[in-house]
Amino acid sequence: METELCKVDEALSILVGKWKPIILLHLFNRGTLRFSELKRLMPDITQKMLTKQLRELEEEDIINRVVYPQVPPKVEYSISDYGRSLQPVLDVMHEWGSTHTQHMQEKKS
Amino acid sequence: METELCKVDEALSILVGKWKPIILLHLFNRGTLRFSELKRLMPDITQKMLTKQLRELEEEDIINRVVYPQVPPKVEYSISDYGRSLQPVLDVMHEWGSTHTQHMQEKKS
DNA sequence: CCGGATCCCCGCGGATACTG
DNA sequence: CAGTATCCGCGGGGATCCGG
Repeated sequence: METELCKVDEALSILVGKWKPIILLHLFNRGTLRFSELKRLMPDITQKMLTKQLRELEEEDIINRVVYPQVPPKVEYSISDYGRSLQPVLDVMHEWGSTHTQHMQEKKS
Repeated sequence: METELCKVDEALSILVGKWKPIILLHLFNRGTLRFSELKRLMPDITQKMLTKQLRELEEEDIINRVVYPQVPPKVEYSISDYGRSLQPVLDVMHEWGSTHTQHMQEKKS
């Protein structure tokens, strides 16, 4: 097996998920955010999905989840130190995606 | 809508597909390859899936597909000029994926 | 040699309602 | 406020067989 050297799939396994990139974008931009703040930033996501995507990112050590034991509940999310290593990856993908959008528009004309 | 500026999903839409990264890796490494050669390099993929993934990559202008009208058939695949713009993206993802593999191993210990 | 056509399974993601 | 619990549709991906 030589082709097991393709580690692109490892990166994909972290990033794939309908809302993960946008969640990471918000956390990178704004630092720490509460659950309800994230929800407000993404009106179309359901609570279930937001919870699920956050849990998966937490499981991979990409984000921190801090629960404040109080009433009403308060939970804050932020990019972990390890998660910050994803920054260049997201940057490159975002940049390529932008040019790709252009490429597709030119294709139509 | 400010968050429509997240173009990471555009890149993902091209790369997501169980066999796409590995297919691209082979084509980047070896240049032009026939269908049967790709199949041989990926013993576990079915013909149907190989065909499908290649068609999708072709649809996005990432790869070239050249058919030689002869018997027996001969079809060659290669990275398109536009597809080469993906190189840095794949590089960064591959690199991050490698360190991530390490990260997971340390986690177990 | 290079596919297309069919059938099937499974997990992602959405809708909705309920709780401490 | 920040989640569970349940139900369900859809599409990705595999197995298998057929065709030029």
